[in-house]
Amino acid sequence: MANIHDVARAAGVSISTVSYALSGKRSIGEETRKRISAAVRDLGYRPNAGARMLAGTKTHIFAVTAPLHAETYAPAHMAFVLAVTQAARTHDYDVLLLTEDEATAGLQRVAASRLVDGIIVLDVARDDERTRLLHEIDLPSTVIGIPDDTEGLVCIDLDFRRAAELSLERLVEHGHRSIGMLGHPPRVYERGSNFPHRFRAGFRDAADALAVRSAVALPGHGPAGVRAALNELYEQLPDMTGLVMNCEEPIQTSALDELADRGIEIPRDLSVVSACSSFDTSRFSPPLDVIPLVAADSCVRGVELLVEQLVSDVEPHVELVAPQFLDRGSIVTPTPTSGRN
Amino acid sequence: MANIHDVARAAGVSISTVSYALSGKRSIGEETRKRISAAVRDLGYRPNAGARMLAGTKTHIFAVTAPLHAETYAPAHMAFVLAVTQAARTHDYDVLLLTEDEATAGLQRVAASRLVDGIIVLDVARDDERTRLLHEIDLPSTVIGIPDDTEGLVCIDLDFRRAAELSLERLVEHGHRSIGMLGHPPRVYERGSNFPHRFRAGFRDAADALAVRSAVALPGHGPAGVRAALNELYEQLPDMTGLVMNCEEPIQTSALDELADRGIEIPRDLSVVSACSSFDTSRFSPPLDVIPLVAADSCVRGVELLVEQLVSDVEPHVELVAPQFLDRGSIVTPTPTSGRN
DNA sequence: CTGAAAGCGCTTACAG
DNA sequence: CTGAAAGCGCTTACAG
Repeated sequence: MANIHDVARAAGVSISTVSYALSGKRSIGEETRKRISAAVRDLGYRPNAGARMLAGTKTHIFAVTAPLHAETYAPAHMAFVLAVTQAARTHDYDVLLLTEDEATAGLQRVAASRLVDGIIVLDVARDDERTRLLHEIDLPSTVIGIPDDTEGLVCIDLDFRRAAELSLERLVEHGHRSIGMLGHPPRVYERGSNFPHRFRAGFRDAADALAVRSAVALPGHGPAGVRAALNELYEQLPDMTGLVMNCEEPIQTSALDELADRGIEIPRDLSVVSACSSFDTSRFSPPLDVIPLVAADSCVRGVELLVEQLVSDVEPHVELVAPQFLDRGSIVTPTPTSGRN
Repeated sequence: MANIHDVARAAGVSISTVSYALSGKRSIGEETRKRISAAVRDLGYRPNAGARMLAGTKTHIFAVTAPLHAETYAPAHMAFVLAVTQAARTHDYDVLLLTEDEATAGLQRVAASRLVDGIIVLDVARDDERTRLLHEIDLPSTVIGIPDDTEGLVCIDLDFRRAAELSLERLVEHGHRSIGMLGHPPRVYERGSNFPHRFRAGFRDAADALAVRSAVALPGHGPAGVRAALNELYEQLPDMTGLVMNCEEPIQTSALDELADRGIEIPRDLSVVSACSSFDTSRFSPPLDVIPLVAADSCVRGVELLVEQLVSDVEPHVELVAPQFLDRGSIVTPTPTSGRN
């Protein structure tokens, strides 16, 4: 494997010139630069990662701490891991994966051994021991998601509260006054995930502010659990004409099946919004209006915020990504016959 | 951050003694070892990762190349990434994640820069450019999954062919002579995933060898696609009394729903096996006999094979993990009324 | 059982 | 615009 001396020899320059030519940290003569490029290409030279870490100030590796536990919804989670990894690559960073079984120990290990330049925290809980550890660790970090206590942290996420509000606004604009919310299974709220709480709180607050009748139901396990939750909504809101779903794909699919079975037609009898969904709702039947949860949005910016911390001070703060509403025709103005269950 | 000199000074020894004490590569006096341990603990010392890579022969990092593309079934895939990461940690290895958009370029990059000591290939296709690249790269590697051409590779995976055979054997032992297989959607076979082909081929060969009537149907999209596939099976095998499902959870769930809708009771009217499933079939109604696909099995051994290559020559070979059959009561002896559709 | 020292392959002041 | 050299923090023969 060629090293920097081989390149320098082949190009007829010193190793420092090779190093500067590759890093671009000082200007190099046109002729010289060409010879170096040619030598690098011919020899297939890549700087040795260990030497680069040791001599330089950067390792060019970020740690991504992701629980990946059984409770997480895999497709959404994988999208975030993927988005972070791809975003990091655009900054010439590789990603080291730290899993739950080693969450805090792993962070301490990679920090103390200077293996990584920064940390991305994924799937943060409302009260998360990893965020506590970040204060003690001498490394920049970005949290994707908003824990309850954000002091001293750089956090970014979709604005779930605003997404709930936006969903309701759209329904209210069309004249809906009785609106239900189908949420995640109860255990999702219990285990302390941050975003379902934020969405639900946003829904309740917006319903109050908009003075609409509202109810929230959380589905139990399987299609039967979804059916029970829909029953609950129609019980509490016999005149329900609008439904906001903030839950994973299998539950939304079950809900649509169940509504169809009951002869409730969307949007004629019920206007529906799929909120903060990381999957494609355009292939549902019918296609649903959606506020998409785009992993890349938060992750690209999150990685950017991490890279910024490497070169300058970034004040701890929370950044919220504005939700976008995609109209697919699943909201209409309710008619006198709407809402019959 | 404390370095090895700080530890040596605190313990009153030379840095080489500290290094040897930590690596265990030569014996250290009882007294000395204690003083060094104490100093390490007091100072919170961790060897600098870059220095360790540069001076030593190992980086203590493995690359995991995982497509993570839209077509992969996320829950199963995530389980494998997690299992590899955890297995690597037991050997004091961290895992660097390489994604599809950079599959071969990433492998070349980490190999040439000596960032990693070895490579784990996940979700290998029958014809995969990554396996071709492995031959050119001067790094040990293990492939989880069996591509068509395994020459020069160390591969490990569940024995999908044997799993298909075992499923049929169980059904045949109970007296079934007309057995259908519900597979993955056609695009899964088309895109070249390795294991669905192996299972289907195993199913066909075993059906021939056991001289049972058999048919294979692949579901289209959604519940309607599953329904059509079941129709196809009952058309080709009007007397079908046994069903082997080798597909992901949503499809199996749909199939069970559809069978229930038709009044086909399991196992009374149809004996069912869920084969090579990475999800829990004990919560299905009814619970299904299953040959589980356990990510940890292949990954623990796969990482072990990679670690072995670091210290000695390992001949290229294919290792197959023997499938286990879990009986949950979804296979019974067919009665004269069984199989009525 | 332990130490002094070379060397891994870079980056980056320092110097011109 | 370019070069000579120190130094990053380890590991590992070499020596005793």
